[in-house]
Amino acid sequence: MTQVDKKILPRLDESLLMHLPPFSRLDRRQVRTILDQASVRRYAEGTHIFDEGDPAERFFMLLDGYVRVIRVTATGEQVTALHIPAGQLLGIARAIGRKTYPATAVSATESIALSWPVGLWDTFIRDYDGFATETYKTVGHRVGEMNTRIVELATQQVEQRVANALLRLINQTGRKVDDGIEIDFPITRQDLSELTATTLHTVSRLLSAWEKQGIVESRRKRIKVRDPHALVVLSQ
Amino acid sequence: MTQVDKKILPRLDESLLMHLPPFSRLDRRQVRTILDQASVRRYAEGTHIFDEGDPAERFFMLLDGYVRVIRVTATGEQVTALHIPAGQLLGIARAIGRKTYPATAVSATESIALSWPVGLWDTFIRDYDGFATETYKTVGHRVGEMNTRIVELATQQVEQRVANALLRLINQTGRKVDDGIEIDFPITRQDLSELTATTLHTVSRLLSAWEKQGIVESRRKRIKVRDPHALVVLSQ
DNA sequence: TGCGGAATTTGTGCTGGCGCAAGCTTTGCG
DNA sequence: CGCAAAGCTTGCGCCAGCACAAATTCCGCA
Repeated sequence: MTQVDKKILPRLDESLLMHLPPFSRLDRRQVRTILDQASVRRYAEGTHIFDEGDPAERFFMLLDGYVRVIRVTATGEQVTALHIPAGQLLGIARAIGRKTYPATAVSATESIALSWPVGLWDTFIRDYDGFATETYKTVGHRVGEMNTRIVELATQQVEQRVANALLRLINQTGRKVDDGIEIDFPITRQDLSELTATTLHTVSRLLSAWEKQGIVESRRKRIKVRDPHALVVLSQ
Repeated sequence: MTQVDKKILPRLDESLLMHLPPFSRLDRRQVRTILDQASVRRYAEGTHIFDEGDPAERFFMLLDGYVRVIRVTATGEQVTALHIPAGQLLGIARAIGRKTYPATAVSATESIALSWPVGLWDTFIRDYDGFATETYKTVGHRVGEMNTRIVELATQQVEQRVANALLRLINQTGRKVDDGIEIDFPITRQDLSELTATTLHTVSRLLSAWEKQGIVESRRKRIKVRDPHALVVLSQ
């Protein structure tokens, strides 16, 4: 993040988008047009930005915050598919030829996102150089992540999965602090268990054990990794 | 499948492609051009068509047979990601902005595929009406499948997963026979276990039990489902 | 037609991690 | 400032499914 004032006002500046990959090859005038067509919205923590199965009427660019993408099973269990940090596109069902959203997006922190009606999608793809390429890269990256999750779920023990999940979280959304790296948004044991297909009890036990070994440090909804290398070893 | 002679000769006919979704909106002349640029190849059962990590130099259209998409872990275990039936595109790393193949493709039966150098990809997308749309639909469909697999792995018992896997296989690649639906390619207990993240032993036990109940019938490398509804019940 | 390897079946014991339950801590809010 | 709700920890018992092992059947091939 460059130095953008945290208080984002309805008056949008071009610099908001110009440094983000999907828009970085565009000139100021093009970005202006894009911004003029956008809606901005602030989402309180825990807000459903869209739900699985809803008609995909808009697509989004997350400007600030973190979003959790989840699926809910017939029996009500939740499975977290992935976390999306600020600066990424979101709700791009259209990019994969879908008319409805394939999963639910919930803000993990207070978040701010731009959005456009899906009707503009084809225009963006056609008229804006680099938008298509960057979008498909994002899709590819997420496909890769999903693939990795499948392999992990299929072959690894719970302890390794939790270690891997933590490592991925600090890589993607970690914030360097004095004596370690902290996950940059509130995350509960329950959340971690939904991410690793286990129970909050098991996650709690693992974190307690790791805390005793000095590998992590955690408070309510906050996890700090003090020794990432030890986690790498645990994750094999 | 329409009536296409099983013995496919190097002389390619336009009708091979004209009825397949990615090419169905094209005229005869366009399909001719596409065919003239294609290579055909026959793959014996078990052939690696491409491997994970290889530079994505070509993309493929599977004309006959079935292909298994697998990933191999650091410790040598295999996980099957999905099965691709004839008539679908394959190795379309480029569609998701990747320079290398994200997984390994192995022919599950003797197979025949056309392929083109990846340099033609952009041409296809730009010049051929419907190609882009259909391709992204395919990607979307596969993303949906992967999502489903993640949710299944995360929340279901082994028995339910195996039941679901069988149901999916007969839906996608089933062949109606006199007293049931048979999976149209050779599949071992080991294969099924790699698809459901369990061991071949457990799969064997489950199939034996189901056979006693008259739900399935199986011989070596062949599985026939006699009572799909019973499987649906088992899979919840 | 008989051999050898691959695929499959089946038995037995063990254990990782879940279900259940109870109690503790932190935080937000009236 | 105190209470309720949300989040977290911990103990205990149990069982689904794995590991290990061994026998059996199937199939291609010489």
